[in-house]
Amino acid sequence: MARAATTADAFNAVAEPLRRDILDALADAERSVGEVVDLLGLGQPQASKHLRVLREVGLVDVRDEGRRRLYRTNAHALRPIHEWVSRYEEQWNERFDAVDTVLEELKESES
Amino acid sequence: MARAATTADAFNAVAEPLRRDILDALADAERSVGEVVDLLGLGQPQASKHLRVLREVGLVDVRDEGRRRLYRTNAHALRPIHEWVSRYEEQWNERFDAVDTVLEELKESES
DNA sequence: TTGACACATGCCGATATGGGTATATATTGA
DNA sequence: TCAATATATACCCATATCGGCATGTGTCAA
Repeated sequence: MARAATTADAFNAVAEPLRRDILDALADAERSVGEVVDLLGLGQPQASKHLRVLREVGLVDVRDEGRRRLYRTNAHALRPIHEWVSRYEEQWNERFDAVDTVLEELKESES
Repeated sequence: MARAATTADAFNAVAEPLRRDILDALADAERSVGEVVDLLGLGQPQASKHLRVLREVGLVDVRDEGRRRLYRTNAHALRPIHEWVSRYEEQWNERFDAVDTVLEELKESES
């Protein structure tokens, strides 16, 4: 059998560091491909391809403006990730970190 | 140049659906490899390999008990993901969803 | 219409991936 | 010591991935 498709969902799209950088760059403002290229120092096809993946997963929206194409992050598509990860959140919260701290201090005072 | 290493961080480890399932299975209780195999219906080597990836990224802790090996989810390693995703959280919150709703209704009433 | 720009795609090479089968390694019990 | 059990590894296959180069496609301006 073969490898599982990996560019199919938000989890995979976001697994690539460059794509996270791109999302960060498009989070606050609409930008053209060229701007992304300059901003992150990528090759133009490289940028286009990553943007394609992000688009297919719904992580970015596109808008045509003349011969430029303006991309913008669509955070909604990150929700599934947030929801999945949040289920584990209580395991590292302040409450629990506080316990950790106490344990650390105990360990300290023992030595 | 080559493909980027993908089993190197939590983002990538978690990109594989089966590994999320494994983490979910190990979140509430320590389990042996065999139990994971039975629980998720995996091949034994398959399970061992995914557990290896999770271990290398720190997403699971291991403990030897006789000839069995007990794994358990370590949610702390999910923190980087949570932190990154959370920066986008406000963009899908109720407040904003409310705005979306209004816009939707406007669009509706136009047609 | 033609040329310049902005972007998307096709193709290739090197490599990493996930699954399967077979085998090594370690621990327990007889 | 030897068989059985529990995991981990090695190896192979089919395929997906990322990056780079070359080229297609669409848009503007003269």
